[in-house]
Amino acid sequence: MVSIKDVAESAGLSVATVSRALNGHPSVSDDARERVLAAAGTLGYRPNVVARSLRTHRTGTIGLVISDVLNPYFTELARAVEEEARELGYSVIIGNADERADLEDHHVRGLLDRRIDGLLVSPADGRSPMTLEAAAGDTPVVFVDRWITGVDVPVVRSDGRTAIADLVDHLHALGHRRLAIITGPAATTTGRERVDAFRAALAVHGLALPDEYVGRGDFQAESGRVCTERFLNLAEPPDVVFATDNLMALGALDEIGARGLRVPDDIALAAFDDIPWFSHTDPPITTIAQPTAELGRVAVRALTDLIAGAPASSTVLPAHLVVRRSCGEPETKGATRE
Amino acid sequence: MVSIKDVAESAGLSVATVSRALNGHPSVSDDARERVLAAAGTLGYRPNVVARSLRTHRTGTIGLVISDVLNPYFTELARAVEEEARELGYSVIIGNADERADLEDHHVRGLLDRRIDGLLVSPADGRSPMTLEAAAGDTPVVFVDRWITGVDVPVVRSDGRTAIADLVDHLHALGHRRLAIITGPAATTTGRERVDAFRAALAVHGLALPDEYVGRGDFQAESGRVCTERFLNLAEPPDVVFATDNLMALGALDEIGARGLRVPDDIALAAFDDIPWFSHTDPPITTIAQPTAELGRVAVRALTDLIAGAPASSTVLPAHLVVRRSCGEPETKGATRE
DNA sequence: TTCGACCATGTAATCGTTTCCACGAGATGA
DNA sequence: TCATCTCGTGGAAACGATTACATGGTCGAA
Repeated sequence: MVSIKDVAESAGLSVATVSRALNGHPSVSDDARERVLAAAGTLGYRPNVVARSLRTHRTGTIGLVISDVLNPYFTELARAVEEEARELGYSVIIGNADERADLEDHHVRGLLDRRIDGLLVSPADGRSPMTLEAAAGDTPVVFVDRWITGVDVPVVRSDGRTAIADLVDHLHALGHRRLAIITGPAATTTGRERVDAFRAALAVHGLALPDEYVGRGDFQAESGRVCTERFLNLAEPPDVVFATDNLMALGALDEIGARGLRVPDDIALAAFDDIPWFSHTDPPITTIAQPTAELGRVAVRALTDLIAGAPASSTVLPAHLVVRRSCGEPETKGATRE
Repeated sequence: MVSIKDVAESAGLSVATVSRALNGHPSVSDDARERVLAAAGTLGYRPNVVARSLRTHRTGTIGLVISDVLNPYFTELARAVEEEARELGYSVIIGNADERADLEDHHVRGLLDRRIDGLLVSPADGRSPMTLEAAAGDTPVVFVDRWITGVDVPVVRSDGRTAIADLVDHLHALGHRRLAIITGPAATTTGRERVDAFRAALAVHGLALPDEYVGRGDFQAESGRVCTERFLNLAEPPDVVFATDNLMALGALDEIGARGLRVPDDIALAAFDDIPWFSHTDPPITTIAQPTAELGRVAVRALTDLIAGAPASSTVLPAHLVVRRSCGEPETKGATRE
């Protein structure tokens, strides 16, 4: 590999001057600059960012630890993060935690060892020691989508409470009374928030949320299937299943299909997170959409502010209900279905 | 940040001994090892991999440049790559090219500057100078999924030719005679291969592939929609549209739905790449499935072999047809539909 | 006892940059 | 004319690790 030293030799200048010329430092003569550029060009010189980072203590890189790359919600988030970061001059290294605390730990540790300038993380729960350490350490950290209660780190997320209330209103208007929910792990903030909001919204309509109508999932498709199986085996199965992420909705759909049941006639289905496929499933799925890309962009800006030394604030963006056909025909509103 | 020097001081030993103790070097006394570990523990020492990489010329990292993170096919690939790499002791840095040659260039350059140990890339076409440079340079490179003709780099990919022939047989048996295809960019090898195989398979049945039945897409949903729109506006629209990736199939579905047409009664649809959602679309989509995860794992092993100095060979894995209902009911095989 | 082998440790060079400081040459101002 | 300032440049010290080489001590064999 050709180093700055080779360029210096070839241009007949010192490495200091070469470095300055390459970095656009003002006090370099035109003549020197030209010779450096020419030499660098012919030698095919490329800076060694490893050496540069060691010297400058900056890597120009931010880490992003997401819960699950296979979840379209997170890939959309990741894409937006990378795009915004690139525009601000940063690279992004993505770590996929696969909803496992040990993997989250692994990636956070790896990213810190790599001396990233800042870290964006969607923490599975509070059980990753490295995430806690990172939050307490001096590397800037911003939580996105999920957070850890009691940890003082800016959070960029969306609030689904209003949208969940809208969803429950919608379901109630369609005549549904037995509403079940498949939640994420209780340890995740999004898992808790969604079930709490759901319960609160039910209460407004004088409905209870019995324990057997609460399925404990893990944001993965299989858990959605298992919970749905349990619901359908109940003496009194629910009218509606609300899956709090798109993968668990997929699992629910699998189980419902496997039993030869139809949505929404036999059982209605609603989900959280909107993805393009939800328009084309059979039937199209009513869901709560988050401003995912915006979330990613705002999170990056919060993080780069923090890196620049500015105080970063938390942001909450609203989610909204997207009505499709999986809970019943919207036009038959008011019809009782008991 | 606490460095190895601080640990040395705290343990009352030299940095050399600390380094050896930390790296499990044999000739370190038990006493010294213990003191080092204790000091490192209480100080919260974490190795600076930037410094280590500079010295050792190894980063323990491989780069992966994929064509599109929003495409479930590539996220599955990325996940498998990361998993296999992690097991072999490597980290992965993912670059998303978004099907754009300039972004591919950007990421390849960034990864090389970062001195990754090896590069896995799914080249959009031959128009990224950096990709060509990387292939010619001394950083080990392996192409995955796509490749660049004439460039001597190991390729790990799947061969869809047989599966495409099976698909055409299936379509022919269902009575379809006017078959259209939405291809990827002609510059991509997968784009070319799929249309060539399709044309060859049609020829076996004595069918031609007229130009107006060839839609030039770009592996993105919108292009699938546009091509489908053009097909449907033809005086004699095709019986079947074969979209050569899952996103273009989504776009096709959008357009078909927007016109109020039904699949497969009004027009049949087949796709390339299988994703979980294809079982749940309306109707479930007949597709060609690649052994995606296996592709990723094999690619990583080929690359690490190359890094280790062993000669790496190319691998071709077979794809296979998955019949669902989007081309007509399989049981009504042989029925003519003219 | 003495010599070589071996073991644990330390010293210092090195990786490729950036950047502080010093220096000489012109330019400027008194 | 001389002091001072600016400008372009080079020398050399960092950054934080690894590792070749040197060193001093212990031990077993002759």
